[in-house]
Amino acid sequence: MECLQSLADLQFNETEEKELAAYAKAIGHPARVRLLRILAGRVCLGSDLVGQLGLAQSTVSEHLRILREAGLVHAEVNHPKTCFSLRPEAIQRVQQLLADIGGV
Amino acid sequence: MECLQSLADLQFNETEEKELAAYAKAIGHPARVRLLRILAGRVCLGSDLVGQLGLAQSTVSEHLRILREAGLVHAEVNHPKTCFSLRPEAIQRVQQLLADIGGV
DNA sequence: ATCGTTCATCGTAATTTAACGATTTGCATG
DNA sequence: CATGCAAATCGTTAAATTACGATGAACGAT
Repeated sequence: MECLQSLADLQFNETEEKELAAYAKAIGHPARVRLLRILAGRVCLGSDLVGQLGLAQSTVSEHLRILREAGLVHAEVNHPKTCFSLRPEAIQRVQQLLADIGGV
Repeated sequence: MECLQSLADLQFNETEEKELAAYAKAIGHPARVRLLRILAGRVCLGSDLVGQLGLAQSTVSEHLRILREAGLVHAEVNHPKTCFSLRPEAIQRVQQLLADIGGV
């Protein structure tokens, strides 16, 4: 039974591979998915987010940091509050990278 | 400055949150993204995949296990070889879950 | 100048992940 | 029945992740 096609034409885009992996890694935790979903509807929440997650403030802050560093979320400081918002372009970029694999 | 919208109407779908998180976690490693991209074009490779990744056979096997358990990849055993293939439905499912957040 | 609020950071412990070499499994064939 | 091959599993180590409480920093208001 023949399984293999030629691998000769294979070429990698390591940058994009890392890009998608980094996005996916950031999304890959239920608490962070919930944060993204909350921020999907309403722009700019303070840390009422803490209340919504049932996790310690420091833990939520850490999750938000990860999302921010991945570029999925934007933070705008208005002391002493900070408004977080989704960056839909980032989500769309992930979708595009997925489309290159096998999506629609 | 007003930042907060009402959180009253917020309701979570924990199942979907975990589902997306699990998919994303599986995708969230450069080696696994590369595996998915290889399998995107050509169906059913043995572990020539090992050669393409520059990682030990056991390591690649582990990455493939993670992708399989996440439902992103299908494995068909033909002793002593195993043919791996992408499950595009899974990728599309991820895209759909992302669309619910902020994608297109 | 102090206080209070909000968020970030630190220090730490427990768990998980990643990677490897070595070993095992399962079948097909000599 | 013994060999061989591809893939999975095992055992281990190092590193990263998650979570928490405690502490720190920044600024507005009292």
